[in-house]
Amino acid sequence: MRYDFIEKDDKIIMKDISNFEPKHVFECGQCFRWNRENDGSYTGVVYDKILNVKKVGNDVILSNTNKEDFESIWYNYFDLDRDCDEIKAKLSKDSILKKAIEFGEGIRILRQDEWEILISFITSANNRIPMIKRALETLSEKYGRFIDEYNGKKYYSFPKAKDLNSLSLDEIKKCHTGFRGKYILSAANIIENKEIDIYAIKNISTEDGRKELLLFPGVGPKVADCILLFSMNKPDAFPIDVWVKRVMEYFYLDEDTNLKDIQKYAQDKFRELAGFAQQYLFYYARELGIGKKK
DNA sequence: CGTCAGGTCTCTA
DNA sequence: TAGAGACCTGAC
Repeated sequence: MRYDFIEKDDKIIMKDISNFEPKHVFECGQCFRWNRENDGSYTGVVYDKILNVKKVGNDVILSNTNKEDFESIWYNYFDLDRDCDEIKAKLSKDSILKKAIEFGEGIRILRQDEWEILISFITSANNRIPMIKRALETLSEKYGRFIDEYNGKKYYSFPKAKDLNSLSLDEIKKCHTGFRGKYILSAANIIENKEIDIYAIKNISTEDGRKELLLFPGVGPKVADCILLFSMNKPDAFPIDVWVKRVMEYFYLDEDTNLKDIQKYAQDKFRELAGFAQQYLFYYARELGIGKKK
């Protein structure tokens, strides 16, 4: 294990940890079900577990958990085996990324559930982050499973494909999903009918995985790359949303470069680390409003 | 009241 | 193969 930890009460304390900044991890655009608390910590639901993550000095404290879950779930979920120093060193050779990395120090790419990420990023298309979060929370409250109450709030697991499969389109649209409702429903149908095994895609190449994901209605190149990067451990995927487009054009390319050319440029430049570069650039661009017209 | 948001789909040339 | 429009919805 790359990180030492101690167990105390219902907490796991990772001492003197580097490359783990909760704000940057949970607000770099990869997840929607982690929320900031008044004390600056973050609480989220993963599978059927509720976890709170807080940084205190140089320690990261995971609350409402235990050693068994840390070893079987959280160590993998937070990708704690990753050598972030090596990635940062390689990417820092580029002067722009060097700045983005300093700015987003401690970003980690989570290893999230494939199905949940598929639905989450289908919901993200032409949408706003607060609305995406609301839609996913409503789906969970209505069709997920009640887990527990934690610090006065109720938490629900994300619904499974079989939970959504039998619903009507109207029921899904009542969860604030809008025109994406039909895509969510058909994704549930495709998974339940075993037309596509979403959990097998991580075992094939990034390129083949992308092709497979594009078979889902509502999944285009950007959403497919998000799924590959955020749930299938494919760090060479490079999702291009409006922010990444802006930041790439601002620093590296001409204005109005088409998406395919940006994609090619990024893959050639960042290669197997493109996804990590994307996360740093995205966070940098969005927090500073780089390239935003106005 | 228009505008627009972490894109994708559909239709046209 | 590329480019323009439409698209749920609700905050501003």
